[in-house]
Amino acid sequence: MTIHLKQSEDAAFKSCAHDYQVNCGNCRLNSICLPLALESDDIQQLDDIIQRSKPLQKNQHLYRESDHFQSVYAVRSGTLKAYKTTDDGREQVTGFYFPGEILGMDGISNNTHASSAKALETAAICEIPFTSLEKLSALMPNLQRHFFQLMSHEITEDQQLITLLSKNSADERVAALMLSISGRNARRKLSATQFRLPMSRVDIGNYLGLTVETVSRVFSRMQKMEVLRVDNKEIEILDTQGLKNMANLGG
Amino acid sequence: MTIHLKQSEDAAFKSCAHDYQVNCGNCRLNSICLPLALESDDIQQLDDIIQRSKPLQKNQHLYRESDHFQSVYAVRSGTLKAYKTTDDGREQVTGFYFPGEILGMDGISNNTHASSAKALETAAICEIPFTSLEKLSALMPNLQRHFFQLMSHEITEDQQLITLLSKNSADERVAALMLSISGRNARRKLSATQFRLPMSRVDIGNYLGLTVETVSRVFSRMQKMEVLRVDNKEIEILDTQGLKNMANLGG
DNA sequence: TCTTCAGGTTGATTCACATCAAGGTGAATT
DNA sequence: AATTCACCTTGATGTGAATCAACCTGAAGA
Repeated sequence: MTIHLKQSEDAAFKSCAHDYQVNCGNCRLNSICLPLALESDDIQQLDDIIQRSKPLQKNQHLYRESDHFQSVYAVRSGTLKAYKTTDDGREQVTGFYFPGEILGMDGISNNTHASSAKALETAAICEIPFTSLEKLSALMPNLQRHFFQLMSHEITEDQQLITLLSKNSADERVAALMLSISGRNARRKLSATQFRLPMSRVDIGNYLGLTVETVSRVFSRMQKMEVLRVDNKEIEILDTQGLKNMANLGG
Repeated sequence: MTIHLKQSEDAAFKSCAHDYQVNCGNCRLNSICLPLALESDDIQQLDDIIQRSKPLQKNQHLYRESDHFQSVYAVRSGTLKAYKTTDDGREQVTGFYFPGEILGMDGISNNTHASSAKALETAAICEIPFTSLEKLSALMPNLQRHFFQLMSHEITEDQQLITLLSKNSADERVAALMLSISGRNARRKLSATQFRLPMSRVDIGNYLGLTVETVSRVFSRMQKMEVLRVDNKEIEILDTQGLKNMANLGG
């Protein structure tokens, strides 16, 4: 089972590497990543400013906190985590980024990245130089609108997380994360009920403000309740409604 | 003491009401609110799209969650809180907004406000219709850049709060909020060490993921440690360095 | 003046999660 | 096949903040 999914990931990655010069027009993520009502000419212009470099290996950084900000990034394959390092050296994971999602926008305000981003597994990335994006946005109202919306979306997501951290129990937090990942998979036409977690328990705990031990116990509990089947990083949602009830959010 | 500060607030407000047709060019907050390297002609254009309506009374809403999104808002005087209502009816305060700060940007992503905003005291507001802002942004690179930065700043602020909620103790959270308010006062050339909290203990607790009782106890503790003098909503910071140590952030 | 009520404080008790401690598992290395 | 190491799980115990409860304070209204 584990092996099966690994293979499919590798296959997906190979097709990307092979398609090294994919462009936005033919990228299968474009409906998620840049759902612009664009003329093909517009897409071409956008495509021209985007840089596709060689894939990031697991644990490689895309950028680090306090790096000079130059670009935002779209994930084409793989997963990344964004995190801040607190002054006493601890980490705070601020987000996970899946294919089709954009990261790096927190660097705009200071011309300095406010967080670090590293690959949780091999990842292909599209780099979008920000000054070019700004210029193009001024010419293409749809694009400008889209980026305002993307940033606004990041704000609402962060506010969701704030609420989660401040109001919800360990069970609810983990349930909410599983539902979030499930939903993001569905958006990419992957299974909403079966998937492999790209991140460790430590990262999950860190993101949700919990310790590893607590995360582990929650998974055990969910398994006992037959809401989830957990096999290491392999997750199967057995009872979506049960999970939603458990998350206690918008059910 | 309390009376003294109330008077100065009222005075500030009256000068606003009197200056009903203040414009961005002569607004004393413009260096904070819209620190654009603008030609006066640009300022005039921006000013033309901004609407100044009659002040909000205490507890009045500026907008509500799920209202149709049309504008973002700048605070000219007074304070507002933004909050979300969870499905089980509880509130999560997501931010406090002081004069010179912009709110409402979380509505852009869905054309629907993702939170509600209400006045914590009488407040004067500048309304900035978003479609006009978009059009103007396309023409004025500085303005476009500035709004990207504002939104990015909101993201980094939210991420700060996420870290605070997930990693810091009650003492640290309250200390961090006091320092934040102090800093925002300083930005407006007000005292960094003496101010009146516009929000209740309940709101503070709600924002910081704590109960009222805990907030109250933290204030008592800080007072005993002679870091703060607390007289109801009147705050005096007695030992800024002590407070910073207590916050345990960037000390 | 008395009452009411919202907002705040303080103390006693409880509880969810952290911490500490010990093992388990499986992939990579030798 | 044995060793190592990162990652995960489970159990026992401790603790910071929530909860429950009582009371205080001051403004608003009768």
